[in-house]
Amino acid sequence: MKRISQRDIARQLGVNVSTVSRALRGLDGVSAELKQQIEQLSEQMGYRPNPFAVSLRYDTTHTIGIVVPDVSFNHYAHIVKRIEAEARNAGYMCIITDSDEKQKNEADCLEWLVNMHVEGIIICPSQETTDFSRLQQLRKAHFPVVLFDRAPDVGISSVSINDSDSARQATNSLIDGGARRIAFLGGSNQMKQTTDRKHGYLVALRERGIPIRPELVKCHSISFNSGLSDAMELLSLPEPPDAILASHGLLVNAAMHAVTSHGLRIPDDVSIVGYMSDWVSELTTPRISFVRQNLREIGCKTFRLLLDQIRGNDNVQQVVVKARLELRESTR
Amino acid sequence: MKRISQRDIARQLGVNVSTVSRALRGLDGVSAELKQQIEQLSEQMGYRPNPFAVSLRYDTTHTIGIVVPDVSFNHYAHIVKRIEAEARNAGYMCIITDSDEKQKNEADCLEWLVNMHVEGIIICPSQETTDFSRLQQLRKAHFPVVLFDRAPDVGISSVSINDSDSARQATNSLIDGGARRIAFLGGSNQMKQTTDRKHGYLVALRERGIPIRPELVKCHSISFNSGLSDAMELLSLPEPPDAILASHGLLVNAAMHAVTSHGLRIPDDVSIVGYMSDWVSELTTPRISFVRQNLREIGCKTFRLLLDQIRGNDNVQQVVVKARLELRESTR
DNA sequence: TTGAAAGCGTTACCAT
DNA sequence: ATGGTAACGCTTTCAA
Repeated sequence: MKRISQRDIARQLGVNVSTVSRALRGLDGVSAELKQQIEQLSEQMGYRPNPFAVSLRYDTTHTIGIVVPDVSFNHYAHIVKRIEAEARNAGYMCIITDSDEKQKNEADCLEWLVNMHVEGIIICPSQETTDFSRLQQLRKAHFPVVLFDRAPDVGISSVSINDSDSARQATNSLIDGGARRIAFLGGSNQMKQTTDRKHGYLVALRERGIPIRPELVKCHSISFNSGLSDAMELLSLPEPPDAILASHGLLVNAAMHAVTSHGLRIPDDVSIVGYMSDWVSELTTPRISFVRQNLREIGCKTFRLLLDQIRGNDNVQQVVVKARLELRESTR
Repeated sequence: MKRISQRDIARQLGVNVSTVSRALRGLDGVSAELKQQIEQLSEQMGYRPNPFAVSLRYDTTHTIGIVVPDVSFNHYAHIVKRIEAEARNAGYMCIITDSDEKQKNEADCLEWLVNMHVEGIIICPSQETTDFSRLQQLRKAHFPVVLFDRAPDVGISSVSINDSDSARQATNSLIDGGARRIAFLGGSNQMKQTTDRKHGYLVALRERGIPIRPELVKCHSISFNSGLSDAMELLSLPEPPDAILASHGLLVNAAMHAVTSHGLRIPDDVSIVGYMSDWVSELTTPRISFVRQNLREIGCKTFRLLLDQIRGNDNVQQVVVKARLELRESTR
């Protein structure tokens, strides 16, 4: 797998590498005739510029790094796909890494990407992450970083949805359907996303004069098993909930599973609404009412924000993509 | 974002770069004292080796490329996640690209990866792809390439499942459940995966003495819409099928949708079985009987095969990961 | 119009 | 034990 370099072409033609370099990039200072010869031979020999040599020369890699908590989770897979498409369109390559929701992995990914001299990093922090100092340090050194999906207030540009408001809408719709004992199933309280969504939930309860019951709020970890045990506990309470708001796709699945395995019906006994992918909602019976997030838009805006920073705009911007409730059959 | 090089360290300490280089890599030829000084200063200044310089020097990048038809599709997302984990474990970085099931995109991805000097490529061809000459050409030049999931016979190592046999099992189970007019819903006939699965289906019918009805076989394209219109046509036949075998997750979804929108029940009127993710099957009502594929194993073995090639083993190996039918409630 | 040489950051080899 | 230098592939600047 011998690679052809400009030198090979130059040798073949008995000219200097610098001449070849100029010819191949269409700079002037090369006779039309020689230029043509060089182009033809380059084509014929299958010359490809060595991007590492170019990067070394310019200290520019045309590569960005992405860190997600779980590429195999739909939500992220769709966003990543969109980012990748946008990036490619802008001439950037993506290096995608997966933290598996672990803070330590995330730190490793981050260092790896920085070492790889990516020109910027797009990251959705793991659910364990509480320390953002490395990201802040990078930003301080004008290294481009954009957060998405989970966006704590750490002075870094981000793209997220209207977490609080969408949760408020969802809760209101449960109340409208007659629910009075509404449970909230969320991830860790360290995550601003969790507290924001919970905030919206609490606001709705307060606005509608529904008493807040601490035992109906379960915020532990984002995983099917954790969600399942929490949901099981909820349904085993002396006064079980008549509705559940779940703040993550896995928790929605867990809630459904718990409800049906308790022999209860959705929505007759327990309504369910949650944050999940549209097409997954389409598959369930009954279809779950959900907060629809525009993943294309999130991916697109996230990349745009990063590109902006790469091009020198250092302003911190918090972009909010509006998500809205879509009612299906899992609520009354 | 000034990057620290060995030269900076050398200057600071009044020594030569080559000494710094040796010290940092723990080679001998450096006094313990100086070594210690260099390490400390390097740490303090935040030195990171420039991978592009290293790559340029060695023509080795410790990077592999992955091309998938659709990262946002579960099946691929899970395999990619596994490949990424294996690769990281072996010190390799992944560049993941998405062909969006388009042959042209795929060719672009491929060239991009080759230009990036990845050390090997893992690829699942798009459903449009019929021309494998570029891959064969790369292999002839001893460039490592491994196919997965869709593995045509083109003399390139691959990892796939027992397509024909699993389809045979699935068909047999439908017959066991009393189905006699079994439809096959597949992707394009250009894909060996399609023809293999169809072959298994036909074998089962023949073995059990069930007449083969050409009008019950629909092999067009892998997409929800195409599957939906095919399934609709099937159900509108004078003698509609009493069972459907779908060869892709999207086609399973399409089949379900078509059946319910025809006011028919699963499995009472039409049984459904297909190739899909376990957890998606878990969500549907009734849960769809499916061919379980071990995605972790597929990812893992695929990377191993590539690593083998990178290390110089040029033998063509066709690895088959056994998939087996799991019965749920969508079949009788 | 073309050539020669320096430089990007690193490593390897040969001197000292 | 340490220094000097060439080389990887490419671009740029200056000289011819």
